[in-house]
Amino acid sequence: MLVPEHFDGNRLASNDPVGQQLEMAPLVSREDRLPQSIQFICGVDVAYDTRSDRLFAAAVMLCAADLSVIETATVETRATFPYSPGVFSLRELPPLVEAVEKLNRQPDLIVCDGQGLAHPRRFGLACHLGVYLDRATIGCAKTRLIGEFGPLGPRRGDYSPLEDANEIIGSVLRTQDFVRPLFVSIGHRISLPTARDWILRLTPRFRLPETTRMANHVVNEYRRITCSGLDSPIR
DNA sequence: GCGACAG
DNA sequence: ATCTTGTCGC
Repeated sequence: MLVPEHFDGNRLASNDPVGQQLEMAPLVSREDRLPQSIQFICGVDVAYDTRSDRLFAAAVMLCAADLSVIETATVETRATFPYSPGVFSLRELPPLVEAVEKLNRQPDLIVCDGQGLAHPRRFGLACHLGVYLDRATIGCAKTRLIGEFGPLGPRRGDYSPLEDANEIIGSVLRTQDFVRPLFVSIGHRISLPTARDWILRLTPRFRLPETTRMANHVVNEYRRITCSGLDSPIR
């Protein structure tokens, strides 16, 4: 499991993923500690190859002002863990870190395709990536992992608190009128209201943030080109 | 034991 | 996540 460089002793006492998540969870900052002026926002996504364990990741940099794509980075690795809810970052974190570090510029904010604090141990993919890179991150998932929520209004901007164990762990946010809501939560160095604001700014027209839409497009295109051919170059 | 379960 | 066939609408 990837441990942040600035972690005390740079090592974890636990050897299992769950124990390590519990150890790193306290490192998450739930306050706004992001740059005064946000210029570059990064979106990340991963795609898989059905016939092998090949895995593809992409990091796409958008200009915060007009949401245009200004840079992309891709990476191919191999899946080393099967998908398992709760320890998802074990699978996608390594390639995502690689992709983000390939970018020429450092993003002011990273939007993840998965949960942040809205996680059994309050340490979803967005928290892990944020703490590891020591960068502001938002968890923005399409479906729920844990937590309960009441009904929310039908219009864009309407939201309802996502709660678990008497704690608000995120927001169920409607990003377009009459469309299924998204599950927004703190990743790192950002408050929940600010996270919601950014997700709304990133969804001027579609349900999903432009960051994830673009990252999704880039990574799928990358996989298509890489895997084109009757037989994969790699078994 | 049974159902839930980010991507 | 990925696959798949068809359908609706701009």
